[in-house]
Amino acid sequence: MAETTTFREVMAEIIQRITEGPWGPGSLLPGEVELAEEFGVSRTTMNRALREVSELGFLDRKRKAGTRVRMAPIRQARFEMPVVRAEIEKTGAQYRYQLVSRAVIVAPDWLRARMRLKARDKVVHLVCLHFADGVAFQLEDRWINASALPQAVEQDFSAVGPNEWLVATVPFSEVEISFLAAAADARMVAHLGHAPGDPVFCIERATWWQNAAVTLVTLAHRQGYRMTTRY
Amino acid sequence: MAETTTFREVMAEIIQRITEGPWGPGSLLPGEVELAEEFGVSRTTMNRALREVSELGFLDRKRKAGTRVRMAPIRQARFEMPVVRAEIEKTGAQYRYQLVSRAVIVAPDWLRARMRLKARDKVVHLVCLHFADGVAFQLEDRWINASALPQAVEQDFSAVGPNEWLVATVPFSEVEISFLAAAADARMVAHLGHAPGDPVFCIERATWWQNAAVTLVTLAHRQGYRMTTRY
DNA sequence: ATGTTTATTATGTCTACACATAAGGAGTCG
DNA sequence: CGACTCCTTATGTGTAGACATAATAAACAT
Repeated sequence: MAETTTFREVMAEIIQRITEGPWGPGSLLPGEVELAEEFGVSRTTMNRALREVSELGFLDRKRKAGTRVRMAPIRQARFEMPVVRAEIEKTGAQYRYQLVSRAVIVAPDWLRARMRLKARDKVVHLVCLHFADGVAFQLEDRWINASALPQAVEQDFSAVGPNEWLVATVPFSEVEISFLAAAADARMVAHLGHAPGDPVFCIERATWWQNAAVTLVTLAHRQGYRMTTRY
Repeated sequence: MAETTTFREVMAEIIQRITEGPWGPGSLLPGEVELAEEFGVSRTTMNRALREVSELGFLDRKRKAGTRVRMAPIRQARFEMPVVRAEIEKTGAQYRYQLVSRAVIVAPDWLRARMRLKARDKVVHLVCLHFADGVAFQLEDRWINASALPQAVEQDFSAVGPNEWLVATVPFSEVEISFLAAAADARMVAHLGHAPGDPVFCIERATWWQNAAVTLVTLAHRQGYRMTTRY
C-alpha cells in the first residue's frame, strides 16, 4: 500500500536516528531540502515531520542555524488532566460523588488576594468527595465567585459535581495550574484516611474569565497517589 | 505587512470565539471550507489553525463528524522541565552544585524490580545538592546502571552534575516521569532544612535505552515548592 | 580592531490542488 | 426490526511552488 511516505513514517525514522542512531545529542541535522530528497518526500512533508518531532522536544530549530538535536531531550512533560469521573472510570472502578458541605460567604482575605476579587464579593464554598469503588479518591475544596456567577448560589450540587457543572456553564480565558505537596489537615484526615501531617499530593487550579475570577479549586488525593506520564 | 492572514491570527480569532464568543462548550463549528472562505485563507491554512487549536485542547476533531468545542477544555497541562541549573539561573539566582555522596554497589531488590535490572547488576548511587544563591533548592538521589554504563563508575561527579553528564553521554528511548508527595526523610532533613515528616514535592524520572535501564532519579524540592503552569 | 551594512541561507508559512480515510446516514434486504 | 452495504462528507495528508523572515557570515567602512 504505502506508495507515498507519510510524515509519520518520516517522524519515526527521525526519532529512531536520534535515540538509537547516528544523530546524537547536540548534532546538526542536514537541511530540509537534503532530507526531503533522501526520504523521497516533498519539503512540505519533511517540514511537518521535523516540526512535530521538534514539538515532542527532541529538536531545536532555528532559521538559518538549522536543526539541532536537543541536549536535554525531555524538556517538557505533558500530563493528561482528565475529569475525575473519567479518570476513575477508566480504571474500571465505579465512580461515586458526594457533597460534603456547602456555604455562601463573603470571600476571606487570602482568597480575595489570590483570585483578585473585589472587597465584599461573595463566594460559594464547596467541599466534595470523589470515590473509586467506594474508597475516597479525591477531596475537592472549591470556591466559586458568586458575583461573576450568581447561578452558582441557586445551584444544588448534591447530584452533579461543581466541576462538571462549571465546565458546561461558563467559559474561561485564563487558567493557572499548580502541583504541590501539602500536609494533611483535619478535613483530609477525616475524609481521605490520612494521618494528620501526612504528605498529600495536591493540584490547585485557578480560573478567570475576562479578568473576572471564576473558581479556585484544590484537589487533594488519597495517599500514595502519583501523577505519571510515559514516553 | 499583514496582507495575508496567518494561521496564528486565525488561531487567535478561533480561541477568542471559543472562550469569549459564540462558540460555547459542545457547539459544532462550521466546516473547514466554509471557515476558510470566511477568513479569506486557504483550506490548508484553516486546517493548520484548527489542528493547532485542537492540540491546545480546545477542540475535538473527527472525520465526517466535524469540529466540536471540548466540554472540558483543560484536558492536558504542559510542564516545562528544565535542567535544574537553567531553572535556577533563569530566576537570576546563582547556581551551585555539590556532590554529597557516591557509591558503587549491587542494586538492591526494590531497584532491580523498579528498573528491570538483572540480578547482581551493579549501580552507581549518587546524592547531590543544587543550590540557588547558596540555599539548598533540590536534593538529587540518583542511581545509574553501571552494567549499561561502565563509564559512570570511572566518572568523578564532584564538578559536573550527573544529569548534565548523562544528557551529553547517553541517548534514551523510554522515559517515565512521576510527580508525588513524600514525607521528608533524614537526608532531606539534613540538606533541605525540612522537619522530619514534612511534605516534600518530588519528581521521579526513570530512563531506559533499548530496554536497558539507564538511570532512576528522585528530585526532592525545598519546602513550599510548586510546579506551576499558566495559560 | 570594531562597528555597520549586505548577502546568503535554512526554516517558516501561504496557496491551490488532489487523493485518502473514517464515519455518519440513507437505503436495502432478510 | 436489525444487520448489512454503499454513498456522502468533513477531516487528514501529500505535492509543487512561491515568498517571508530570522540569523549567520562575509564584506565593508570607520
